[in-house]
Amino acid sequence: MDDVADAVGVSRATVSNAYNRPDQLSAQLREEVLRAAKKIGYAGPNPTARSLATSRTGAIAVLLDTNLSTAFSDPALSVTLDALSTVVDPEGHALLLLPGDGESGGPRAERILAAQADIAVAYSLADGAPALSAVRDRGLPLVVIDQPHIRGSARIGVADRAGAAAAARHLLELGHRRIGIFSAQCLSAPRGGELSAAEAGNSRFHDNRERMAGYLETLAEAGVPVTDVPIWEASGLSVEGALPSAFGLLDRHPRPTALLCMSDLLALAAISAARHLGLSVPGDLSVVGFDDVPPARWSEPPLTTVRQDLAAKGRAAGELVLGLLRGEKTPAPAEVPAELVVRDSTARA
Amino acid sequence: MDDVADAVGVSRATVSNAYNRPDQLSAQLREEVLRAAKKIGYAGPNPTARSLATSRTGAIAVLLDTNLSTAFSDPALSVTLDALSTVVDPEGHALLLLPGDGESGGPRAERILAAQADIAVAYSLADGAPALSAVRDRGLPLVVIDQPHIRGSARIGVADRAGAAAAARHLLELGHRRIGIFSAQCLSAPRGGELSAAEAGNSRFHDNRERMAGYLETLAEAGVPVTDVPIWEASGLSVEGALPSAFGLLDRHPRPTALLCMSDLLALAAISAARHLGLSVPGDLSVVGFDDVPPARWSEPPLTTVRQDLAAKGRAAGELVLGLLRGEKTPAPAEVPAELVVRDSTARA
DNA sequence: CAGAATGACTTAAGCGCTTCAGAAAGTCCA
DNA sequence: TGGACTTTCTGAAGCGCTTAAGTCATTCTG
Repeated sequence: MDDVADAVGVSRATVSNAYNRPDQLSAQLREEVLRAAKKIGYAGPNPTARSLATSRTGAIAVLLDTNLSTAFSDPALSVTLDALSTVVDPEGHALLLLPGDGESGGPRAERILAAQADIAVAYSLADGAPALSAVRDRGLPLVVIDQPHIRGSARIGVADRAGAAAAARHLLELGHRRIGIFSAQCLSAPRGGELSAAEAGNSRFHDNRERMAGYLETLAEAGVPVTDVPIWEASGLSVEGALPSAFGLLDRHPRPTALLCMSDLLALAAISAARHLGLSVPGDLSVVGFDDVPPARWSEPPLTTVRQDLAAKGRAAGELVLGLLRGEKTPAPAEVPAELVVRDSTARA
Repeated sequence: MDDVADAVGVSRATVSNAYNRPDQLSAQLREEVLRAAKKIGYAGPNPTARSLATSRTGAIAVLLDTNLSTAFSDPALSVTLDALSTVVDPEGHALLLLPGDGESGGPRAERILAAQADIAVAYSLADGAPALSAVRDRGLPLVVIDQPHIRGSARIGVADRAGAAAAARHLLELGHRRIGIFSAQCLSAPRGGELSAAEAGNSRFHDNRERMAGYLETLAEAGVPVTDVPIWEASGLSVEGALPSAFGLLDRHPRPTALLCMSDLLALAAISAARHLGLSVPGDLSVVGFDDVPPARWSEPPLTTVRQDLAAKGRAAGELVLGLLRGEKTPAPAEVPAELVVRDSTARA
């Protein structure tokens, strides 16, 4: 920048103004500065130095629970992050991805401490993930998505419990009584197998707990004893990882006539497993998903599921980010609704 | 940092060393410094200031062609980026996502100029995307994936042409002569419809061109006139966007008996369309994909496709990044192989 | 036509760290 | 016992920018 200034014969401040505050100098001088910069091969202010001076980095740290391919194999994340990115992009913010370390339920604390970002967005991290304390230690503003509310941070979530209850009610109304629950990864050390109700209720993931509670409460109210409800945990977040547990659920005697699945991915895996076993869906088995990701609509059969407006959730998170960055005070925790969408994967018992 | 130094009664340099070069001070003084920092509420060196002093940001800019949900709806990207991330993460590098602007075939140039990153990785951008010149202007090292080689930058690609040729040969050997090509988005202003061979050959995306050439060359050599081969472009990268064109391809008289699809996603869309039309795959229609993404194995029927080792590609890109960051000189362009995987979506004509 | 207002630049003080070249003190060995 | 090393810590010069405050002409006002 000094070189450009010298070349034009002005001060460094003027060159800076040419880039940042065009109203501070005459249009022609600005042109001259820009021309000299181009000639010299100066591509504009160094972003890091600018950040140091302005204490703005233009990046939003996105804290993930898993590695990237697992994270993005869930369309719910893609849609949410895309909506978030679309909101913040015009303001010049980019997303800095911090994948989980595979153990602590989030990225390592030191990654947070070293990340260049103005704010952190945590997406469905495990309760008490060290990454969250690191965010606080650094004094970074925080937006959490699908996690318990943390004092001092903004939160956007989903009506998980109500949605799950609606799914359970739907199956009950269709006359199902032998209902299995297909849970997402839930234990600290996921083993991918049958879970006790206690284990299932103590997942370290907030949305798991809520959905589980919604299912079990509703079933119990209808007189289906919780002890009669088999609960299996998937051993991984991908369809592949889920298949063994899906087979486990369907391999019981008596076999469940319906499955409550904590995500569409799990539901799709369940349908795939059923097909392999020669069971027809929904003839022999009804399946309900959760999320309503795009593939749910195109699956065979189209999936009955609990729809949450993922894009709205992402946009809301984006607005929260922008608000906090503007210095506005932390708004109250918010929730997007969840509603049952009945398609063709469920039928009368 | 000065406050911590004062509290302990040492110089700022010593505090810095406590964090960065523990061998430069006695273990007990280091402990004392760290304790004082904790007490004062100092979370460690400010990342931006550290970056300015070291001229290292710890971030890798990932340049994408589309928005995030489109980008990540392609498992090929997720797998590749995950592998890349897994390689660079232990070295403390995170990924900074720069989505495309929807027009120029990449992110806006100013985003590149303002991004805090040590290096850029471009993933299948359109030829001549302004983002690429911006990278050069800034003097950032560059690794390109699935793009034409750019002087001075590292490149990793796939044997697209050979893979496409193998796919075409497979169909020919099964006796197919009425073969359609289902192309990915290819025009600057994708309209999602039938393409002339000239249009198809001039895609602004390198891998499109290569795959198309591989298909057409092989068909021509076998005596199938290019003019007899219908080529349709998908209008978007998602399954939803692809369906209309899939119907278009299948709505012809005479109907193709086989489809060469430029990606597994397109192949899946084609199978879905065929099902809606009451056609059996592979009975009435053979379908070949490209990429061999995880869902290809679980589809109904499992997909015959061209496998590329996406994880290896991502890892290779990661190694290139690390090498360039270490200051090693740019290695020669490299390619991962592509090989046909025959599953159940193809059969004799 | 004096004094206020405006426009166009410059000065200089940071932003919060890293790191190299010492200085001071302690250790070793012939 | 004194010179050569080590070890441990400090001083100070940056890293490349932004921006509040200030200077100096010019242009308006009444």
